Amino acid sequence: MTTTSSGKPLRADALRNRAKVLAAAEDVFAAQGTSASTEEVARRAGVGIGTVFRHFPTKESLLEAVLVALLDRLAGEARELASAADPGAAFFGFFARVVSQASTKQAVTEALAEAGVDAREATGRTGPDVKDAIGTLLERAQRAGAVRPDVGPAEVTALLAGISFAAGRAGGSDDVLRIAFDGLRPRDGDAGQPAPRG
Amino acid sequence: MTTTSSGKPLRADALRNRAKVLAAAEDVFAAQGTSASTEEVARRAGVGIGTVFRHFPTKESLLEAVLVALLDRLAGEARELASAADPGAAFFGFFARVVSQASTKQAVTEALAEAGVDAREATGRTGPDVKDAIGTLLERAQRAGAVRPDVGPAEVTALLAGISFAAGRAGGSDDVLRIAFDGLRPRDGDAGQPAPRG
DNA sequence: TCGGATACGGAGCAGAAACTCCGATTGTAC
DNA sequence: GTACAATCGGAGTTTCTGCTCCGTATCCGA
Repeated sequence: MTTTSSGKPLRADALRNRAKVLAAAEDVFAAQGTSASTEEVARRAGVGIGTVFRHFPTKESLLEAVLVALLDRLAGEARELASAADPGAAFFGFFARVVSQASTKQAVTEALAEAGVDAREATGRTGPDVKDAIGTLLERAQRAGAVRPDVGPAEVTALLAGISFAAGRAGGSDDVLRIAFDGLRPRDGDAGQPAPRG
Repeated sequence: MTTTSSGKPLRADALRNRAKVLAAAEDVFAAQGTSASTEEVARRAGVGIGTVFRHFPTKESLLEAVLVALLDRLAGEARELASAADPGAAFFGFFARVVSQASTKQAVTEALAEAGVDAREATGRTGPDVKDAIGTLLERAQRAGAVRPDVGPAEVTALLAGISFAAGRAGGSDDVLRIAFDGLRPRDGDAGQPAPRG
């Protein structure tokens, strides 16, 4: 990503501008959704439109870069939490954090939805990355008895996208989140708090 | 809706064309999402663009008419089920049916999302209508002990929109639906089947 | 049947947004 | 410091889409 297609390293200003564009795009798409114009991104980044299109030859490629960055960050958060003391709290905390982000950042929901469209990823590696990180979080929570054993990363990611969508539109995101959490917990006896048993 | 703004009844061909346009719009928006062009709708309906815009002076108004029709139909289904013998099955059946529709019709999700944006409805009556119908369904299921008592129509509608969104993108909609259902059921003892007790 | 009102069709207009092109500018190797 | 290549900026091009306008066709009451 820091070299041109012909292999040469990018010039210093080019590198700087690329970062500015990416950051601006993230802001703009978060605030206005992915239908925001490329010109708006350029304005926010303080560069010309030509510069935006040189770094990202298509609006779609810009969007993809933003989503990849977002998903990478989420994956990072998930990996950090993977070694937490309380696996159940880690899992549900991550879930809640993502949903709360999504309620102000439209792009998060779209990123998750895109990550959910598995198998055929033009994106390449990042879809799986998040799913892997979530998978680890999920597996540990399941081993600790905090999450029902019969769900996989795919379902959790899809649910995450759905609840994020709901949170972004309707007001009572906390209540919806509570329903989802209860649906994710095991059904018998030791349900209430994430407490390992056995 | 069958008269002009000046109160006179519509001419026969006008009435016919209006119906054709509405049906075509439903098809097109369902298949391609709400960003489909008005011209596409006109083509599908077999009329000129001018005709579309005479009946629906704005694309937004056309879209609204489609969503209203969709929501009205859903509300109707919900009302029919309101007198079913098994309130729990009625509620969950309705939920599942809507989600399954949404997986092929993008417009359903958007309609639900719009219905969720409560209080400030330019749409007027239909938002509340569905919510009322869902509310009845919900209340009966709750009284029968099939659904937890601490959720309201607003949360259910939001959840419905979210799960529909997830179903439309990811593949495993059945699993996600199962999680949502379990989250909606009461947590203690007599949870499993919708069996009234007391 | 006939006349006037109503509705139709689609060319054309206006605005927006993605993308291109090239003269001006800036970074960097020597 | 200089020269050349890489990069920048933004006016301009293209394409698309919502919407208007008006000559033509259709309906319907008398």
